[in-house]
Amino acid sequence: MPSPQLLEEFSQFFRLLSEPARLQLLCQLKHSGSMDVAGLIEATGFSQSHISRQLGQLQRAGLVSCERDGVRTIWSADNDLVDDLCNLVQNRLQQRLEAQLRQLQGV
Amino acid sequence: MPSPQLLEEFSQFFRLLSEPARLQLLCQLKHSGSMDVAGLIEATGFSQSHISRQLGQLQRAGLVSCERDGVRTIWSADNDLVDDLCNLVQNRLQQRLEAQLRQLQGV
DNA sequence: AGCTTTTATGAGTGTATGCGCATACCAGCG
DNA sequence: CGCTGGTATGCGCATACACTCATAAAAGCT
Repeated sequence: MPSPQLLEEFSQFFRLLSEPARLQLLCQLKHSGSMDVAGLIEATGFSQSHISRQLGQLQRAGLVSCERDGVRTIWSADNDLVDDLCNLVQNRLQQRLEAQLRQLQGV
Repeated sequence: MPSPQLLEEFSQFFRLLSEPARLQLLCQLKHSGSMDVAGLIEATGFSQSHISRQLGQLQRAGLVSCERDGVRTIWSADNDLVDDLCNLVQNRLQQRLEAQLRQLQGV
């Protein structure tokens, strides 16, 4: 059994990924390599302040990092953890749907 | 890039794990194999209604299942996905702390 | 120094949801 | 049938947080 503190850490981490906006920003950065905020606004349609806040949270968790290019800030995704997590979840979702399908088809 | 629908599915799934109470119930069931609600109340200190609701959510997601034993309901965790996810996250947390430690030690 | 552009943040609002209380439902037993 | 014990659910409260608007801070340009 994980300790209560560890459970709290886990849930805080999962909470970061529980928001579609944050997940979308992460995937966009992963997909495009690195982007500035204007690009993220263009790609997602979110407001500037919203993006800034979400990126701040992801940065504090070590999922994204930024480098300044003059007045611009270039953001990039930091590691493959989120990809791995999403792949595991996707496999699970797929298995579940296949199982439901088999059941519907009567074995 | 995952589709918006898939992102929504992912975030919904992560949201399930973003609540310490649910994560604790999952880990408890994983640890103990299977338990009835009385045991979960005893182990977690949560109210009966709260536990019932959280188990309902986990069941709809296919993470736990139940079998009735007369009036009692025996719950058990359904698969290893959550364990795998937690292990990945734990490794990441550990790496981050080690990196911070090295930085603090200068080199 | 101002002016412009880009990003971060304080304040406020609305919505979602965790959580408990009370209660309804449901299965077994007298 | 009523009674008892176990589980689900309607209701309400409190809180957390996503999201926006307005504004501040920072960096470059003239």
